[in-house]
Amino acid sequence: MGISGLLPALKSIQHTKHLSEFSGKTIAVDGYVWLHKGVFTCATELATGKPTHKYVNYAMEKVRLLRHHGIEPYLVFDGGPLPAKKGTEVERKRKREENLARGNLLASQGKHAQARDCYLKCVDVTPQMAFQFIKALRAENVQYVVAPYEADAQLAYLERKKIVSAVLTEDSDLLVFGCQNVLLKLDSVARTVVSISRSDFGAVTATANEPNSISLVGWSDSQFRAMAILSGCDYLPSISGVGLKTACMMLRKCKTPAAVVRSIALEGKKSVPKGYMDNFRLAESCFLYQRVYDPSSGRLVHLTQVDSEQWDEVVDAYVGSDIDSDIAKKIALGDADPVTFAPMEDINPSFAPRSRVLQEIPLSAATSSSNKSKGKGKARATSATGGILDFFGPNPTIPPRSRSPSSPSRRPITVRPVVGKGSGKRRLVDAMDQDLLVKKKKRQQESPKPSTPDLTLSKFFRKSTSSSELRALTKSKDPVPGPSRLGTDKENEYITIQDDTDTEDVGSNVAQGHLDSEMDLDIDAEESAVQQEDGYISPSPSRFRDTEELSSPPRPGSSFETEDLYQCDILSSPPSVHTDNRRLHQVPPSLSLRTPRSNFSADSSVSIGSVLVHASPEPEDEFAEKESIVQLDLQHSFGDDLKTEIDCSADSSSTPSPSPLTPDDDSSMTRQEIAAVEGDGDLEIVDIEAQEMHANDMRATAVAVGWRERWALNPPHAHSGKPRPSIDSPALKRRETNVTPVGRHRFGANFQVSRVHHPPDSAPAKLSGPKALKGRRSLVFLDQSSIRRGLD
DNA sequence: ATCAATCCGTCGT
DNA sequence: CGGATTGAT
Repeated sequence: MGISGLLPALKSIQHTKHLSEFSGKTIAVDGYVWLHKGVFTCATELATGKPTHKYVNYAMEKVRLLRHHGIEPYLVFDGGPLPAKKGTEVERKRKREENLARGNLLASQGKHAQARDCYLKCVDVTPQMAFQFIKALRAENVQYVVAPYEADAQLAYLERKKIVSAVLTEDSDLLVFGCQNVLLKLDSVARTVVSISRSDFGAVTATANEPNSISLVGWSDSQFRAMAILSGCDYLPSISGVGLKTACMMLRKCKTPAAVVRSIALEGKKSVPKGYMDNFRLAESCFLYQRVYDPSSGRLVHLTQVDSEQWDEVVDAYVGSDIDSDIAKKIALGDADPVTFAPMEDINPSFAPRSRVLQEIPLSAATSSSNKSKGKGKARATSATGGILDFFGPNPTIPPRSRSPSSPSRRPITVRPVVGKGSGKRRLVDAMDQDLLVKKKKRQQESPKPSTPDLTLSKFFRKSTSSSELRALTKSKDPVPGPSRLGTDKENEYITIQDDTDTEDVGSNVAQGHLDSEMDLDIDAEESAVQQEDGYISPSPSRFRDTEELSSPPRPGSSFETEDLYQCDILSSPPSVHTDNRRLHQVPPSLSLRTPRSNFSADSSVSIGSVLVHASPEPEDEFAEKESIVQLDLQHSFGDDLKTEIDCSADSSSTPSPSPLTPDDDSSMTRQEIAAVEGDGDLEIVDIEAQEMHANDMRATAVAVGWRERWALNPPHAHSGKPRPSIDSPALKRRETNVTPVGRHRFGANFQVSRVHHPPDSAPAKLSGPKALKGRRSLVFLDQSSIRRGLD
């Protein structure tokens, strides 16, 4: 939910800015946002288990859009569940399953349109899907990191460390995390974002007529944060009846949150949950000290330095427990599941975005031209460059020698290509695209079966394909495969299409050169004139420029050596590199090469087609089997993993006694925590609805305790002596990730299309508390293969 | 007037 | 997720 009402309240300091204004800057992006939206492009495929990577394409388009405008994106993904977020996913999950079932029913009736609507409501983003995105990011040398816990905290950290200069997200929480520059609402057509700067807070004043208006003049970060928490945040529901406005006003009066709460309690009109202030402090700790991944040291650190005082184990666990550096790195790279710590599963091995490394070679010539253009960038470009250098500067860990590629390559970005999109350029681009399209079609006619693996081998010189070109190609192919061939064809086509363009290299390069010069002209000439018409041009052309040198670097040799071109990982990260770690945030090396994941790649290389087979559901008894399995899962989850969640979500109303939920073992920890949480010395509130208070209290306690038990006291990696495989209850976690508080789960490729009815909701129903916070993700599909495995 | 709960769109054609 | 709307207090 973020902080509801905050964004409207900050309307007066929201400025719409053109992307070009951020040229030369590195901007951290909440990857979840794009993935989630991208899911809308292929909800049906996802829901029916058809392999797809359209959502990746969508997200990559955004990446290229930013790069087109000289912005270097730095993608950040959500990691594991934070105890503080007691998302009762149960309710949501139930709805998803419902929608899935309905969708399947409608689909079986031929009502595909309606079915899709249902599918839309039941799809969610999983870490495995994020990994697909990551594969593409690697291929294009885009920086990224998977947060150990919440992306929001990680985003804030990157900005705090000056690794990025702004954060692009959709969540108002970032401001509470202390971000200085938050960007919202990326408009791909207008090429604008809405910017909110912390420095403008002082300009937020209460105006009489505005519906939501608050005054932030003279407020410190701490006060602002207090207001946000009091008004209700993801970590702590607000005192009922208290919203942003009252929180703001009371805080202005009382100065400190404790005083506010005391005041509210004394007033007696609103009921203050027992232990609210303690929970308040925990929530505050999450905003201040949540653990994040530090790319330079390869370890987890606190968002801000903790002060030794007032720091105890409760808080420590609440803000996310520490994770062994080795695992933390793997998680950060996307090679380990942030929830289970198990090696990341590649749910779509056939999707192997090509590395740009290959392309760069031919581009070397182009580099010079781009450099030239850079020169043209002039003063502005210079400053931009400074920004970039800034970015790279602070990172000491970057081995000077290793991938010089990225930094130098990025420099060209400073050209500020973007702005100008003179008609000339546009025409040129269009012409090029058309040309390519024509050729492509021709080629297709010549060789209608591009999907054969052989073709994919010929990708060497493929010039980067413009997105528009890609689109065109995609379109052209659409007619080809019917529903019968499903995803695989597309997957293959993705690859082959690019290959098809290979022959275009020369032409493309040439065109590129023209483009560059055109761009320069545009830049010089009409910077302001621009905007929209260009909006329809694919950003990719510029991307060439941006990425070309970019990628050019490393060891071309190695990439060519690799015989298996399908393995993008190999391509994107030269095997010879063992210097990876430091470079994490730069060009994530793929550990995958040596990790278990290689299995998958092997598969893919064997045959792309086989993947399809893989995906196809087995007809037989899957039905019965599945149902029983589902039940099994739920039982397990609720009985086990869900325990913590149950506790939290739980019943603010029902269970008055704490015991049932909290792990029975009264570890000293448990006691401690309970005591800590319950000890609300400062507010001696009247005995208001003791029940409710108790319930809330219980919930919070349970969260802390349960979480601590699972993640802090017995962190999965604790068992790392051995293979860090799946923790305690491997099977369970593997397939039922929705068990986790945040609701991560495994994405299943095999979803049977026939009707499915959701599992008995006996347990779940009870669990869902009335005040369930909306979790972010939940399990939607059942992965038959996983389930099967689990049974085994 | 303020807050809380609900529904809706997000893509792309 | 934010946003808009409606309903309850």
